[in-house]
Amino acid sequence: MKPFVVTSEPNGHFCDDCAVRGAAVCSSLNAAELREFEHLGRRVHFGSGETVFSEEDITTSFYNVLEGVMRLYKLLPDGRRQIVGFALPGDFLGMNLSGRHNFSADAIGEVNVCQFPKAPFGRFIEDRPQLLRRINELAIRELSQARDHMVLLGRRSADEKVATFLLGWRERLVALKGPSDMVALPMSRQDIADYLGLTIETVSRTFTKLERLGVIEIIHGGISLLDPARVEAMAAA
Amino acid sequence: MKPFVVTSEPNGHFCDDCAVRGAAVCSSLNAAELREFEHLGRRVHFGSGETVFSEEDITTSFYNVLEGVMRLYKLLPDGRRQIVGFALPGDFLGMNLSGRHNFSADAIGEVNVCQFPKAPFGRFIEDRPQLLRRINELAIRELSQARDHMVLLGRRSADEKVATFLLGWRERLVALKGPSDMVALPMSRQDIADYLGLTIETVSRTFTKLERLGVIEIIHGGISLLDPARVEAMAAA
DNA sequence: GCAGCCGATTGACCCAGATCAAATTTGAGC
DNA sequence: GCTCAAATTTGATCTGGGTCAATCGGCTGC
Repeated sequence: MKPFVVTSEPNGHFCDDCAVRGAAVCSSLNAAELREFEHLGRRVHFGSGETVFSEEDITTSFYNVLEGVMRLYKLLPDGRRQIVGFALPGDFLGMNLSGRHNFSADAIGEVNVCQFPKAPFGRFIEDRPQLLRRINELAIRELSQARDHMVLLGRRSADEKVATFLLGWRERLVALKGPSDMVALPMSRQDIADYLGLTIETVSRTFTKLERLGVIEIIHGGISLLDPARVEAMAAA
Repeated sequence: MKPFVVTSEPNGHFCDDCAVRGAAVCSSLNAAELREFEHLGRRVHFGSGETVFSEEDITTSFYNVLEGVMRLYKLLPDGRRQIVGFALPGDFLGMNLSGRHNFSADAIGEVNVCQFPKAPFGRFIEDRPQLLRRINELAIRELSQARDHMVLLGRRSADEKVATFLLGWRERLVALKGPSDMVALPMSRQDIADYLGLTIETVSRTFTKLERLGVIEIIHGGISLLDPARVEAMAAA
């Protein structure tokens, strides 16, 4: 785990060409504030599989995902893993009350983040209620998603879980990259299983089943949604 | 569902004798602000089983639980239910982005809440970053609990779920009412099952099993923790 | 006190999804 | 292209917890 700063100008004006400027926490800042804000953070790169932070680590930074996908997860002492979410560009990570991260995060594929040391970030927020409000919005949105996911984990069948996952993931990609029936799945089957509270075998079998039904096609690095309506029907059931 | 205002003086100085003043959102307000704040809300009572708000209802109010217990849940179209949490005194309900509640809430036993109409509350927050910060803290705390619960729902066995629930619930009661090995369980077995992603039969069998092992005693309206350490061992396993 | 009801418990059986065990495919390094 | 390792798929079997079906027990109202 040896992250390195990407930009050649450590504190340069990199917000200008930041793809997530309009969507992330930054969207609450005006041009002058953004200029000041960018001096707080630095762009950092993580290679595939690298850990950005671990559960129980003291929180020293907040992170704004710029590019790539991260898995956010918790481990039980015996190694069982539950993925509590996937982070995509625009997601903001690191908020907590205890002073420690309450989940681990690692890169799925190449990831770039904007990293803000905790203390200066906290001071910056202090007199900018707009930014605090924005962060609160993000927390509330995540809370709502977390509750939806509890319903999935506690009350849905394997078929419903997989169908719901495919639709939800597609929706996030659509919001990010525009409409498409090709759904890229950068995470492994094990990641999907640990997200849905299933085993890798069940996920694999369910994918195969969906393919045999003709509603998806399994392609390299993802799936193609052949019959979104049927998948929606399976998810709702 | 016919809630009625409890206090005889609709906008009286009821914060003075409010049991949760120090713990709830209100803890972020000074005396003068509290005086102003109490004019925004009114104490409302709900009888056992009454619904405080429903999923998909337009949010018209925020709620601060004063007394009693509420179940917070989501329903699938076919009636399956997932309880996403239990609200206790000091909990703050109603935050959302969509303008609609994203879960339903009803009273388990008699409940008193402090109800704040959305618009004036929003205006009050506007120039009180302290209150916003407090609400943000509560949201982040809930988010952390939600993630813990995802781990439970997705990766723990029935025994672990029940043991974890008993310990977690006891901890909340202890924080509220002081230490005791008597754990009051005002919610039904069905509520517990829907919280843990189990059936009522499995919950019942697990309780009986714990009792036969001598680690708990099932008493009327709750359980007595005879051997907390063994229960903790079961929860961790 | 007792009839009726509702929640909780208990028992018998079943099945969705886990586990165990091979293939098979994919990909990275040479 | 070839080799090896890792990821995925597929098959066979098992089981934790669900489902179905009686009781049981404790209130409520008469």
